[in-house]
Amino acid sequence: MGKNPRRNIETLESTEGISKCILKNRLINSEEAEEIIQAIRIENHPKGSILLKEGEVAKDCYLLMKGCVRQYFLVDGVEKTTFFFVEEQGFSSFKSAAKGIPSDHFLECIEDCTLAVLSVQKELELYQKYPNFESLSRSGLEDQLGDYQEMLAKFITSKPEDRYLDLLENRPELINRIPQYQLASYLGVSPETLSRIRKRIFLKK
Amino acid sequence: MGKNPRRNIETLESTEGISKCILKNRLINSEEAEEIIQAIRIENHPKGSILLKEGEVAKDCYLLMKGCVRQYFLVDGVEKTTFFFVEEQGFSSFKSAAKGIPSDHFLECIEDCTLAVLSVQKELELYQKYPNFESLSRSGLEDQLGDYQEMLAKFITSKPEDRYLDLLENRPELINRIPQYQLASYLGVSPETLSRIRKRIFLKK
DNA sequence: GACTTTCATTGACGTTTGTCAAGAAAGAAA
DNA sequence: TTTCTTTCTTGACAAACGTCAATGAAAGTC
Repeated sequence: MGKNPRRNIETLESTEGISKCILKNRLINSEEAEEIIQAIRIENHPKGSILLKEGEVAKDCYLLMKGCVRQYFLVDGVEKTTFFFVEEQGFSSFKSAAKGIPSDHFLECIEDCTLAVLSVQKELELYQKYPNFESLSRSGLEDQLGDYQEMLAKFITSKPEDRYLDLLENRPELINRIPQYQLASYLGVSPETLSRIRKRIFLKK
Repeated sequence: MGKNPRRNIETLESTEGISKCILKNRLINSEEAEEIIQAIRIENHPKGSILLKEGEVAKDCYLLMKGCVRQYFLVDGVEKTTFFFVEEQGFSSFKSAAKGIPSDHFLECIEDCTLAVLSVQKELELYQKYPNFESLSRSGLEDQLGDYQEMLAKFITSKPEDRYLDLLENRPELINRIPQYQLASYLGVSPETLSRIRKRIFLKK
């Protein structure tokens, strides 16, 4: 737990990946993409390392290229998982990064991760220089906001068992990748309850 | 229910309000603000009117100047409230508006409302013309995303009673403005349970 | 004022969940 | 393999929640 990240020596393949990802969007031409890629650093973090601690100010935003990152809160000494980021997802601790305030949560790599990292400062510079890049970002933010609206709505309107079934249907890969006690926390129930929910579902079939 | 919106004849005061709101941000100069305000229409909607129905494609984004708007889903014939927007909040059904897909929820004015309305199409034009306006929007989206991250996290990590206490502390105005059965739905419990939670809290004091 | 409608409260009862504790299963390390 | 650690499962019991039904209170309508 909490080992230091090792810088990747062979970043070529990764850089190619992110280049493709950025160029997919037609707003960005190859010249602009070039400078954006220059600003991005590729980092490899082993399983168990912490990207951001509670109390720290977030300085970077991430694009996850390989692995899985968990967002969690520490409430009365208990870890409460609130999100899992997986491949091709971009994320940042917006509240902390945008306002420069300490983060209220942790970001942990729960698998060996390869991340494209862009500093918030550099990001703002690129926005100034390339309005198209800001358009790309705004559009992405709108998508993410739509996702969050949907997730919050689902969480409010459904029961734990429904949420697990929803997970089975919409993000089945998570169920095999992630320890059950973390999934339970993410569903808002205790590990024991998730175990019983799984049993109930199994018996119904 | 569902009456047509009446156009406000006296929009002067409202327009002044939104002008101030936009100019507060230093990125926008008065010339830019002028054109943005031109594109905005002020609408008055009486209590009970529906801004957006399930199945419709959202074409507008809103800035709420007076009143309260409720977002809800219809699940098995039951209304499930997922959000309340109040004064000075900007909002849109992002998923529907950004992707042009039918909305999965309703937006209802639960009080007489005054709204600044901007069409998504016009919004995109203004972004093209004024990168600063897009910056303003991106920044606002980041704030909102931060809020949603926080709300989702709170919902996952807390119990209904905690959520009600949280509401009492952070949004006390909602409790007096909003019917209890809608609040209950928003907290993810039945009206009966909210009634009992209130009783429990009252007895503890 | 009398009536209707809507909303909030309360009781009863079955279901679900949290917690504590014990044991089984699966992985990791020696 | 054996040992150790972590994770998952199961049981028991109390607390919380959902549902159904009845009662009260408040607001709107005629």
